[in-house]
Amino acid sequence: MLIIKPVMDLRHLATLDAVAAEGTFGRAAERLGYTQSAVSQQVAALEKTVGGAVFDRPGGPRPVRLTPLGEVVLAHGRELLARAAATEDAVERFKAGEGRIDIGTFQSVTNVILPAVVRRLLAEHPRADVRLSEEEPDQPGIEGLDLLFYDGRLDGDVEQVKIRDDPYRLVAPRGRFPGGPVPLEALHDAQMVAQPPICDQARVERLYAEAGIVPRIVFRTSDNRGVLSMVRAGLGVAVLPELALDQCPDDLVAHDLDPALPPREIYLAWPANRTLAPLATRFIELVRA
Amino acid sequence: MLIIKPVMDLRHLATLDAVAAEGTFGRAAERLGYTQSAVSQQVAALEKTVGGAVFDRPGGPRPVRLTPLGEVVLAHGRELLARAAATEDAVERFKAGEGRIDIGTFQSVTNVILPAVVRRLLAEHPRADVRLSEEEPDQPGIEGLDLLFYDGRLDGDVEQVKIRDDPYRLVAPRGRFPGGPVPLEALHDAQMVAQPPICDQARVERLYAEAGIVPRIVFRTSDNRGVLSMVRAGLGVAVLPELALDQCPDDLVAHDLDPALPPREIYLAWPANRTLAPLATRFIELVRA
DNA sequence: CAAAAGCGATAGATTCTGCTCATAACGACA
DNA sequence: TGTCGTTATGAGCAGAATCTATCGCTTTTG
Repeated sequence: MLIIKPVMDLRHLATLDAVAAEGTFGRAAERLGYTQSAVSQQVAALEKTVGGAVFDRPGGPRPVRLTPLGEVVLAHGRELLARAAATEDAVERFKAGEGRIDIGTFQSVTNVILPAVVRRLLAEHPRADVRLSEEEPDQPGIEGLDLLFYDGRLDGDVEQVKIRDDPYRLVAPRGRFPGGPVPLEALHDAQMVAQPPICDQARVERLYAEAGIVPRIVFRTSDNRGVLSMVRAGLGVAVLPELALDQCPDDLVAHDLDPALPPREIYLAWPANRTLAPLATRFIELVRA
Repeated sequence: MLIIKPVMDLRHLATLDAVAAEGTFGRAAERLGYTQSAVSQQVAALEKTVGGAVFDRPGGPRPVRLTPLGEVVLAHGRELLARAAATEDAVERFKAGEGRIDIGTFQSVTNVILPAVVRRLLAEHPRADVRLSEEEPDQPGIEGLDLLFYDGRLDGDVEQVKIRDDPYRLVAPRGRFPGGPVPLEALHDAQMVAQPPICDQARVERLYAEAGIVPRIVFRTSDNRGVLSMVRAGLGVAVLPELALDQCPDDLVAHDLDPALPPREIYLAWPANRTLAPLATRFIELVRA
């Protein structure tokens, strides 16, 4: 694309429209809040840019009439004006909260935190287009997203706030660990079901190692309900953050650990140094509240 | 439609587009033939009209980036710019002769004069849309027409030029009037076929009356070929303008009258005090040539 | 036939806009 | 900490846009 030079002035076209509708420069001026002189000059300017008269001026008290050229210009001009109005409308609606917002998330957040937040956001902005994506690649990219939930801090050009601490609990079949908190050492050599060693699970396993605990992880799945089902089936016990216990069956019990593991930290992140869409700003406010 | 106030400036949108494409104000300025300062001010002005930033300026040597609002504005802005370009294009094409031209005409002109003229006009302006209408209401109106052929002067706010004189001739079966010109008195009490008494036919019949000639008109049709067919069939003779004899069968002969009738005058008329479309102007030139 | 009314065009004065030039401010990077 | 590559800003100026007032034209009216 090279040099573009739009000499058309939308105000001239609006004046053209008004004059065509009113019939005289004076009445058009009144409608537009101008002087007759201004309208006359605007029309003259427009005629200069299109290179020909757009009105015939019969003189006397008779109304002006569009020339054929004027009709061509007016027809296109109306299109332009409508399009310009649509643009301003779109801007207004955007600022009022209409528009799309892409949010990266993961299971626990989707099931526990998001429902209330999204419901309130949609109540405020019924025309908002909220899109969740739960793909959790190894590289948690914020590219293409407005907001990203993540269990842990993110590096790079992001701003982030901690949403909440999510304490880890030991999930086991009812009766397996009667009484209070379960000592952490009980996990040593225990058969366990767990999530894949990415994200915060990796940190947890590092903590095990530092404490000299070596569990026997017999099954991994990234699906929280799958983990619980395996525990229920007796494959082993599991250490899951509390938010993942949303749909914990009755025959499983969540125990505190002693000492407790440092909780998983859930952050909400967004690209730094970038203006956020109004929807994103509001979403952050809602999440923090 | 009430007050419209298009504050959008197309040049600002073009600048927005250029900056978005180039990445920096300076390069955009170079492309547009402005100064970096001018681009900065234009962007600032645009941001004022839309009520928010359209670019994030990271500072340093990194390129600016569109904000979500900027993307909204740019998307609509491109539409506007394309539409504006289309408008200018349409104006150019109109002035180059593209467009529609409505011409009122009648049989003789359609068959004899128009073919050559229209052919030449279309040769010059291949995309022209020439439309003929042959309706000949009692009130020959020029409303809705760019040009009107008429046999006689028109009253009202029209300009007109005489295209040609069209002499009247007596058409009769071969052998009916041997020798030279036929005396006008021969029409007295003669069986005749004629056009309906409108337009110039009315004038002709007034001339008969003034000369004391009372023909017996036994058949009228507005179709010239119909008139000739009737003459050929022996219903009578006919007095027709020469242009109407375009498709005169061989077994009919056209005779001069003595004294000759004042010829029919064919005019080309168009609305006075109105700017004509370029096509109409050219058409008039072609007809006069 | 002259006066009045309605209309657009134009001139002059004034205010605003938009540009350029020069320079400041700022972040990144060495 | 300077230098580079940006954008932002201030001053000055030229031109554009507007207003007021008036002119000239055409039709209508008396």
